[in-house]
Amino acid sequence: MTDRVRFAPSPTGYLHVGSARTALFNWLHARATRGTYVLRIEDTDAERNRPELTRALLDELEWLGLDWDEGPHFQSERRDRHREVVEDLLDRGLAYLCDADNAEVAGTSLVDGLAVRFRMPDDRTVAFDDVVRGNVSFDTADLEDFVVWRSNGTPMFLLANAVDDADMGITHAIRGEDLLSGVPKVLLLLDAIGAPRPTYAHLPLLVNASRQKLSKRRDDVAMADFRERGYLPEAMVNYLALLGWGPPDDIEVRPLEEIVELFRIEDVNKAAAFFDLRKLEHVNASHLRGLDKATFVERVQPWLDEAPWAPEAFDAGVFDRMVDLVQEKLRTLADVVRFVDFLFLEEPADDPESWQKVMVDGPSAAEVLDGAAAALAGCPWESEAVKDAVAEVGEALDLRLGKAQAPVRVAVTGRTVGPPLFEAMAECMERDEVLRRIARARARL
RNA sequence: GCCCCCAUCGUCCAGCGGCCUAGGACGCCGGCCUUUCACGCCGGUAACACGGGUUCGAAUCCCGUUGGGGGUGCCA
Repeated sequence: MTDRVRFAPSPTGYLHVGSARTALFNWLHARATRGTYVLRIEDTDAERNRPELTRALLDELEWLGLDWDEGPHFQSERRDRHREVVEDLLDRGLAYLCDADNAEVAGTSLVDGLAVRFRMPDDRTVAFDDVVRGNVSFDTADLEDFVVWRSNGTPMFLLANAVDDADMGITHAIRGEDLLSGVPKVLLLLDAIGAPRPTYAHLPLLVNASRQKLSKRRDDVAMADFRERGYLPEAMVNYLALLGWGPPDDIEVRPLEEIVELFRIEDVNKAAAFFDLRKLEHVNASHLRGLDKATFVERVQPWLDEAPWAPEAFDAGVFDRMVDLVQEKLRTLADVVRFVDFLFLEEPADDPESWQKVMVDGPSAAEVLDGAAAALAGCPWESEAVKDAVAEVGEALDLRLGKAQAPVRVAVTGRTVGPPLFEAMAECMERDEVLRRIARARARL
């Protein structure tokens, strides 16, 4: 029999990066073992049983490329089966009715308005072998009776989860460590209904800088936000795979298909992992550079469409001439705008830091601009000539080209950072416009 | 409080009793290249939490301590 795993998110309206990591590891295990990856929506809580919340979840999973083989199954549609199990538990005295004050109420079948609690057996040790954590054991003396059926007639998570895993033939439950302490209750439930226990694998938690579980309130956790900020799905998934797992050959940046070949759930480590945005950026930049030109242009298009310049000001031909120079420097797709905006904006804004660094604190800004204005007015409008012109101005002032081009760059583009300057000016801009910007900057010194 | 889990560079991962004077990556620092730079190349910085065992030998096994985290809902 092949392995059957499942990702069973609660529809909260967005995909949490921690959940995405769980989904990814389940998906990887299924693909690596040629097993089956089942998607199940745990919407037993009435508030979460709304189609749009699930839709948002599925959108992000699809974006990441984590396709499922079966489902999505909806827990809310399995109410009758859950009820049947609870009735059986009640009938066999393994669970009991209880009122709002948690007081036991006599009876062996469901009653409207009353909840049902599972009766915790006395002094038993419940142990299991977790694929990543090894042997874990709990004493039932430390556990309380727990609710399996709400007074409003809906099943509780633990019950639905246990029953569904059993009914769906789930062989491996791969999920976050935050669910570890719930295992003994699920195991007892499974034993009670005579179902086999799945193998558990509890993944280390993803934590923030203060080493606490990533939370919606204080951390950036919505996958959609990363997408909007210009992260590539292949980079996202690559980085996530590196949290709690590492390739045996130490090659970290690589396509998912390769990770599938190398992934083994038993290699996952136990310690919590810090979600490091810096490293994510590095992985993203690497994948970005690896894109072929056509794909890169396609990916970056949405950001160009939303850019601050007037739509008619955009010149695809100009952009095309700059693409290669820009692609290798971006860390996120969103960065593209800052790299080329000066080409399409009437009056690119001056970046205050750049202005301070070069025009105020830097050497001979006024002289450079005056010299450049004169030299560029007469030289051939071609990148080599433009470069030579600026280089000469620098030499006269005893400045290396790197220093000499800085004021010109800030005057023309508004920033110290950007694509190669002389190519951009000569190949993408009119001489008059360049001169106008230099004059404008000179006047503001 | 009680229960459970965890503990190698700042961070992520490697190491599963000798190959470790602990390796790779991100970051950081320095240099090179150079038309800035978020590319590339070279070099550097930096860790086995602590204390006991076990063993000829421990980052690796055991126990304890300390530290951290998770759980403890008629949420999932």
